[in-house]
Amino acid sequence: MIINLDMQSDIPIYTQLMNQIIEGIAHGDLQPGEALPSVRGLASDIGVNLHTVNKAYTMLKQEGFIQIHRQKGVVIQPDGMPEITPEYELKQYNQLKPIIAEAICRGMSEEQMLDITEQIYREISTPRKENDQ
Amino acid sequence: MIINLDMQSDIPIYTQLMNQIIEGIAHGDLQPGEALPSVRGLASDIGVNLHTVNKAYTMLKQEGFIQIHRQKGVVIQPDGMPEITPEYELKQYNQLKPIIAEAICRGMSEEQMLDITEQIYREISTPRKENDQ
Amino acid sequence: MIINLDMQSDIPIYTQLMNQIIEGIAHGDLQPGEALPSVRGLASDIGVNLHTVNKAYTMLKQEGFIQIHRQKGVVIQPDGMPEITPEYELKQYNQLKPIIAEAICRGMSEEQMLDITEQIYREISTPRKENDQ
Amino acid sequence: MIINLDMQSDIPIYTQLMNQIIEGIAHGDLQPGEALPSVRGLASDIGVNLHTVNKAYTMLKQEGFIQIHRQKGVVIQPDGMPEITPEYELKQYNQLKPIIAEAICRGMSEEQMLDITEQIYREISTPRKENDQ
DNA sequence: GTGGTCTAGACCACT
DNA sequence: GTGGTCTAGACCACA
Repeated sequence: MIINLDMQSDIPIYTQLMNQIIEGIAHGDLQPGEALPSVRGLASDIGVNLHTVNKAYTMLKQEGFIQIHRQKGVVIQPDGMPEITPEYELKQYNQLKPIIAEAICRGMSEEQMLDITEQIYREISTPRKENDQ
Repeated sequence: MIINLDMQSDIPIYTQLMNQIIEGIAHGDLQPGEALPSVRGLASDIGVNLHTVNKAYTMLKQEGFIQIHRQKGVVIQPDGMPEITPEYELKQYNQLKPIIAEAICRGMSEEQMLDITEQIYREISTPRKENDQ
Repeated sequence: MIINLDMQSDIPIYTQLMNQIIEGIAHGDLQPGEALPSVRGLASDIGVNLHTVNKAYTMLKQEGFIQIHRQKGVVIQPDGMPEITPEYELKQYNQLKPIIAEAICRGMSEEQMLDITEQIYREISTPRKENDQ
Repeated sequence: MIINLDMQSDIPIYTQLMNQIIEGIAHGDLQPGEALPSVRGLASDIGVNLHTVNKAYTMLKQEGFIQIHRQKGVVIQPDGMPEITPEYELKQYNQLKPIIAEAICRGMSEEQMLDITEQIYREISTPRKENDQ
């Protein structure tokens, strides 16, 4: 699992970390039950502050994507990923709305918009071959 | 044009303002060439500081959605909206990726994802009825 | 003499007006002694406020490019253009410095910089009328 | 790097700041990757409000001359300065045109004009001596 | 009356 | 301690 951070981005590093881990899960790089690096290990690996990694892990735990055990460390949620709740649907709606609105302003057709969405969906969800790693 | 701000949101007010104006344009509430309220007028209307409105207007101007005339005020870009540039496509990709990744994690099917996108696209792009004005 | 104003520019309209008149003189469109439109006439021609034209004329007069007579109206300075004073040289230096500094930052060679300057000089100074200079 | 502001000038302080930083880069005083003072530090050093410095930094960032790292501070763009784009060329043309037009009006010869340009170019681009640091 | 600029001072998010 | 955001209030240039 390769973490790719942009220190110049206006997106907080802990958010970038969360996104990359979620993408790793979606893509199949990170399997349920699989162990994640320790806070200290990951922090030194990617060269960021302990607190930053900790914040990302804590928020992922709150949302149910990972479990944090005192002894065993951090693992991808083995007991099923978070569900599609009404709260989540609302959050997703509010995230998508401004993106789609800008696309419409710029003249993007519904077909183009759906194509891009489909393309990204497939790009993420295509699992790696098992011998990839 | 009704502006609806959430002062408790972690999204900056000026960003919410930008999004609402872009959505207004996409939806047809704000027509190219149409005048927007003055910085001070809008600020007092929605109960925020004039600098906050100013920042939103300035950024919208930089992105090409509006024009700011010397002393004449602010108008929706009459000379054509911003285009779909490679930079925009990249930005949009980076915005959509984490949203779709989370959706996949939560078990949303490609079909569901496309349905939601299509639904939002149509909701926004549906122009207001002509007798609305 | 065609006046071409950009109402969206961040350059004040009176400054644009001044620049265009100075360019007109440099180019030979406006000959020394030649009459300029009245404040009212020009203002209505180009669709700007009386005060704006007045300010441009007043500043051009202060710098010695035009004369304003109560009865005869406005004429291009017939008694010789302003000189190259030390004050002017300093002003010009301060105007050019940031432009050239940015050019250097962007990797423009000295030769390119001089080429552009020469090209603009010739473009402006090419007189329309044969008896010019 | 010495910042020299004219509080009486009609040029906005943030613009003067931008110009001085760009000149510092062009002159080699500020090397790519080099750190700039923090917003608050510079503001108190030069006796202006932090928002004024912030505006200058933000605009320099937008134009690509500097990078603003999350919490690490501000550095001169290490990944290559902005290019000479068509937009930049047009901007430069529009900046130079009125300056050269006035020079022509005042009787400055093409040779003089080019000499001054060359002189400023060399003055700025002359790198500081290597033992300066 | 419009936007542009500047100040002073505050709170927050991030690392 | 860093930049990001917001507020309150002021003065100026422009038209």
